[in-house]
Amino acid sequence: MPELPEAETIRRALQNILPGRRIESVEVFTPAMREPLLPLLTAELPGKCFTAIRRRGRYLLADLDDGRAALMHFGMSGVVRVEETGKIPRRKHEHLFIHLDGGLTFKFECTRRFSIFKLCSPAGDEKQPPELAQLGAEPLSEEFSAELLFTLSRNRKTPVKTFLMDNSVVTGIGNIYATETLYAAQIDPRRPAGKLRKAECSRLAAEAKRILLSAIEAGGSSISDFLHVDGSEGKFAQQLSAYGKCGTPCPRCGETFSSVKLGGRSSCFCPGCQK
DNA sequence: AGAGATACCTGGGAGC
DNA sequence: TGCTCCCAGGTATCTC
Repeated sequence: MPELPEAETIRRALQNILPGRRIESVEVFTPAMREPLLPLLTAELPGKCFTAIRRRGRYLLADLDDGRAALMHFGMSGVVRVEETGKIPRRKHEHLFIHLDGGLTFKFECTRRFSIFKLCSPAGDEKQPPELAQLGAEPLSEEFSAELLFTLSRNRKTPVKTFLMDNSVVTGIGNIYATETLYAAQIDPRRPAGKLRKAECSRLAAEAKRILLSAIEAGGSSISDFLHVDGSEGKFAQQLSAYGKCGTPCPRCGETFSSVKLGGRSSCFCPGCQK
């Protein structure tokens, strides 16, 4: 499922394909998405050229040569494909086709319809799309640091896992990477964020960066398949240490992983070595 | 204002 | 086998 590393993987793949390509036509199959896929797309996109693909958190921005950009979010089941036009019939949950010059079609799929695809204001305009304006630090940037975590967490009673998943603090860390980061940093996900010590914030920031980077590396392995069938299967799933391991023994201390619900999301952790 | 709950959506799995 | 129920996920929006 598309987390930040998958979004980055998709960005890199699209960056190799889309810039310089002209949009010939657009087909919208499912107008009623989380945000409607407006007829605007079919009216406005043809004739435009993609110039660059940027990422902010889990959002991708595909810049167009008229100054606007297509904003994409993959929700939890979004998949993007670029395939030869007309070669493969539309799959059940493909909601949008963008036909490009050179005989390629960009296809946007989302089983659970949590994804977003829409036109937004000019690239580089200070008036960012509202979705991006409130996002917190980019986890792989220098801004995301022990100091930032320590400062923003003071007086917060919310569990540290919920705090890490708060998009206004740091963007792009979902349930999987919050779970893995807390396990690697040996911190109990239930701890109030405000009680974290500086050294613990330091471990959190460092482990989050390390895990995201190695996931991007693993997700990169699916880039080669990107043009063919399905780019959604990165290899990072095989490297997960804690996520989904409830009931199995902890490889670090032997205690059994247990599960707790935090912020409405189930959370797996080791009560033996996460303190 | 902060924190928790809920709605959105679909497919897969469990239980009967 | 077929039905119902629950769960997964990110984000916006609500209620307390």
